[in-house]
Amino acid sequence: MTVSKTAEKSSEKPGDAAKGRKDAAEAQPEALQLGELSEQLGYVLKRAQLKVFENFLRCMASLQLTPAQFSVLLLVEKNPGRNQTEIASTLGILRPNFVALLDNLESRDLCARIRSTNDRRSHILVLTDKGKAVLARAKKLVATKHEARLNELLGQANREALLGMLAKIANEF
Amino acid sequence: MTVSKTAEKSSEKPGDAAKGRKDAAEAQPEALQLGELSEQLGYVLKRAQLKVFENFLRCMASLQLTPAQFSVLLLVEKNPGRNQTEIASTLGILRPNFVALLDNLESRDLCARIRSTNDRRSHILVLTDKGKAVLARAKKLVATKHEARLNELLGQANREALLGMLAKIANEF
DNA sequence: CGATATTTGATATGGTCCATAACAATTATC
DNA sequence: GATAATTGTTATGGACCATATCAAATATCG
Repeated sequence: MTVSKTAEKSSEKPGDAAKGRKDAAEAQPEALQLGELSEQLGYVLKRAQLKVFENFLRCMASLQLTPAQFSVLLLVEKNPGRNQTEIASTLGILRPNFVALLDNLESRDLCARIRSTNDRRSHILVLTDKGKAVLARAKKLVATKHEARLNELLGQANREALLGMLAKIANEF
Repeated sequence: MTVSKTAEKSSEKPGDAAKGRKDAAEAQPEALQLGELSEQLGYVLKRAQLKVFENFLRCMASLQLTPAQFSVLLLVEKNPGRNQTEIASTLGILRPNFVALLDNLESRDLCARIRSTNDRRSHILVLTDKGKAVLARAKKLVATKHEARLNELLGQANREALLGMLAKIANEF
């Protein structure tokens, strides 16, 4: 539902913050009414998702990992010995689009493609030592900076309830 | 976090559904372990968002309205007399990208740009009669087919709690 | 066995959405 | 009245998503 990632660069310059205010009984043109929009699940869901991704990227800035890259590393670690098709399809990534993603991770020596001896068509995916180390650091960053922020905002119980409902939507809707 | 919109076209042809099963104590290669991925808010959030948008589009197929277009119509209806910049920025749409979106709605006679007499640079946005009628029908479809499905899945109370938490994330994260 | 179909990774390509720079017309500022 | 700022717009590039197609390898079946 709309909702871009742009920062709202306020046109207020630091010096003259009082310029926008009106003198007396004038119409104040600011602040549109969202109305029913704020009750639309899709709208709120998308805005929340953008904020979460944005924060994720900030937390991962030092490691230069996108959400997609992080999810690939996590899945390869948990499922060693799987090929590209299996990893990609589990994440909902189409095989053609997975190639460039892997090229990137492999060029940074975070994971490797290994020709399978059973089926010489497929590439078995594994994390390199550096990949494992980076993933470990990434997990710590996510836990301490990203998810911790959510617990602080929602509380542990609410955060788990939120996750459960979202999973239900993702799986049963 | 990854997660495309593709259908999981199961490679099982209707006739031979038993082909994937193993005979006895062989390794069953199906079903990867999601592991910590299912605890990552960003991952679940994105998957849920895609499902919700997908369902929204199905519900709106007869009216040919995307989530973004619907949100514009809603906002213009609630805030008549605003210009493009105001409507776009409230929705998080950048002005350049808003032009084509409006061109589309205007070409379908759902909304209209009117040169403001106060400031002849800006275009005041209003819904046409057809636009109001279409929006009314869209609201009904969303309420009866889209949001109703969610209430059925989560229950009224949970759905409201979900919306509240998402709004909190969207605004305070 | 051998012809045909299927699978895997890959390339090419097009679409959509998002973001920035730049421009003409108009208005605000000083 | 000169300069700066704003509005809508165009052009353009990037990121992501989706489909068709291909060569190599494998599976299937006559």
